[in-house]
Amino acid sequence: MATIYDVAKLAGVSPKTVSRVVNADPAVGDATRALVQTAIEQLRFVPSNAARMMRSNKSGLVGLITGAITGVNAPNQPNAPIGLPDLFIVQGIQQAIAQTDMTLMIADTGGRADRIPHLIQTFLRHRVEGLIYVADHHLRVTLPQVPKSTPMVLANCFDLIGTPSVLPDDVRGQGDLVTRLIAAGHRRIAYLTLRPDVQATPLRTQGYRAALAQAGIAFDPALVEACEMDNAEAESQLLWDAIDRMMRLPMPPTVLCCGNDKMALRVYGILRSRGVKVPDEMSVAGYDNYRVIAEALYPPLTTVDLPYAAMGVRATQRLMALIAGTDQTERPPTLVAGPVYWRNSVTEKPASATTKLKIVREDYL
Amino acid sequence: MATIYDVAKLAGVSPKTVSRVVNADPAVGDATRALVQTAIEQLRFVPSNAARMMRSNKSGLVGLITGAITGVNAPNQPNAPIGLPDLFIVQGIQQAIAQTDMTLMIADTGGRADRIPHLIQTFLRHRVEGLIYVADHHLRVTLPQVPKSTPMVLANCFDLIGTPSVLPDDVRGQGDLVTRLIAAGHRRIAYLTLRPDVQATPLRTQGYRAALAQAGIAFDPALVEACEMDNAEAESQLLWDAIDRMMRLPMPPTVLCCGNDKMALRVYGILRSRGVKVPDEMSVAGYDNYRVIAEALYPPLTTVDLPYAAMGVRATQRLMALIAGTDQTERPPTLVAGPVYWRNSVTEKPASATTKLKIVREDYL
DNA sequence: TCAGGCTATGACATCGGTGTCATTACTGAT
DNA sequence: ATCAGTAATGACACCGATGTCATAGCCTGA
Repeated sequence: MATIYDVAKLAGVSPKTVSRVVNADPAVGDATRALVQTAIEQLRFVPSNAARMMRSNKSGLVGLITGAITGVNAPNQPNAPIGLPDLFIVQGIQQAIAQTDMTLMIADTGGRADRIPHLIQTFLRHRVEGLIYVADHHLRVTLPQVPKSTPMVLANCFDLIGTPSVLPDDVRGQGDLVTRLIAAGHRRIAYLTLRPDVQATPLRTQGYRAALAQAGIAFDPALVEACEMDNAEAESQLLWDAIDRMMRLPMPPTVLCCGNDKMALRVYGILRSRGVKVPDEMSVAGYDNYRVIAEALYPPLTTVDLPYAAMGVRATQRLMALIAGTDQTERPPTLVAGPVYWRNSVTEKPASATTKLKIVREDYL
Repeated sequence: MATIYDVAKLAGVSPKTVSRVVNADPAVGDATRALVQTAIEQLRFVPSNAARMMRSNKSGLVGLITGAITGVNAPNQPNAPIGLPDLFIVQGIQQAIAQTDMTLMIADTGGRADRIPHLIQTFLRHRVEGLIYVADHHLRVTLPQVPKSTPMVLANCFDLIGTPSVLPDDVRGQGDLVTRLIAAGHRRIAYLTLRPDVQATPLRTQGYRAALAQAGIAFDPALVEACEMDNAEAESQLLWDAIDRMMRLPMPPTVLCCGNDKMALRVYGILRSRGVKVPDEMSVAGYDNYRVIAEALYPPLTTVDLPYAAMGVRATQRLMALIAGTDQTERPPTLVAGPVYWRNSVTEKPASATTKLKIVREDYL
């Protein structure tokens, strides 16, 4: 491959002048510039980033560590989480990086966390100017330390040492949904949560309760149950049982909020097998806006968008600010909220709370 | 970041000796080695790849160009091809690269082919030792030329200038399936193909005909129709019509081979709506082994695996051979075949060809 | 006409490693 | 005791850009 010296010789100028042309330095005469351009094209000269980096100490590289690439297997595997959240985040990062003059290096963990130190090491050898770590769900992580000169941003996860992070706003997401449900007339709102030990569960429950409180509706513990299980059948059992119990309550719920869209899919099946019509006799809402499910279900599922791509973009922006030294974000994580997608799985005229109650009264007449 | 000189000074040796330790050169005394190791750890020294590359001219980088990352949106979009084929290929590449000491740089086209030259340029600046281009379906491409010193491999696509490529073995795939169908007793085998202008169609048709010929079964043009359409409804119409016509034949098919699993999914729906039982009254086979469909259908779908990950691995292996200068592969593309997945959508005792024919005869008695 | 200020260009050192070759200090054989 | 041979280490140049500073040529205004 031709070097800047080859070009200089061919054009009859000094290497420095070639460098100026390559870097669009205005202090070059038009004639000289044209001469050099010709030589560059003739020799198919491509400047070496390595050599450039030696002096400038700018690699123009951003390192991304993820399991997203390997993770695409997951949806096919029995009990893997549905969806490709981390891949959507990577997508957002990709787009945001494309707007800059940086190049993205992607390293996949292959699902093995023990390879992370090695990947970071490789990135450091390439003198990446920043690192992004992407997790496949809202998670606490512990990563090997990187030199403070190399800023790092965590996407969809956080650690306890204050590394800048970008997280889904679970509190607000569930809160917005419940607020919207209340606006639609629902008062008995059940919440079938994910496992209590995942980060999202307490946060969303907090949003759920806050929305109720805001509307002056009393919190009823009978309407909240954790229903997620690793085993698909066990989860269905659990759901069946929980729904059964809730529907026998003196004042049954008019809407079932589910921990995610996949759970909502199961709930549809359970309700159908019990002859309960969605949404007329029972409304259902999900979480994630996993479109393959949410849009394919009948009726289409009301759900909360988990703004993965936006998180990727925000993570990238924050990293760029850190690199530029202009990060004015405070210590706490950047929270990214997604909109509620209102579809037909929730009725705007919940019957039970009024009608059914009326019927019960009529029975007593 | 500490340099090799810092380490040398701290350890009281020459930079060259540090270099030897870092590169595991055996010609270093044990005491010296330990001394240097300590200094390295103390200073958290990480060698600069850029500097190393200046002398050795080995970047240790492989560039990958794909639309796979951005492409994950596709399945959600109205008429996009289902599945994430290119992502599975990237996965295979990822795994194969991890076995080497190379680092993978991934650049996503964002679906815009016009950005490819720029991406290649960026890779060349980083002096990648090889390039892989991944297409999302079996395709002919025209890429900007790269210097012959940088080998390139095409995965899932090919060009007309003989760039090494790795392709699915469509002839053999469809051939193996049909051979297996024949072994199961089927004689009237229909083939509902993809659009005639996609690369796979003529190749698979060739495999289909070869398998029939091998078994001494005459080719019946009435049993082959192209049924793929961009528009989902139009495709269903076309399928309905083609199936209707074939089932009215004097000797109707006992099995419908579909261009892909998604088409098979539609065919299931059509057969069900006509009251035809799968597989007892009509067997169905697909192509792709898109597991989300093939395993979720009832009955599970017999189909041909499209070995994306394997293609990625093979592409990587071939690239490595080219880089090492040990590529002994001939000019033609590397073909990768996937196995037939035999599931319950195909009966081993096709009724019609024998029974139904018998009934017809009885009618005449 | 000449100082002062530009503009265009080049000389040179430098970034952080490594290849090449030289040097030193042993070891063991003669 | 001498010398060849080997092991351990270092000196030095070099890879290909670019930052810094110098310089030559030219314009402008007093």
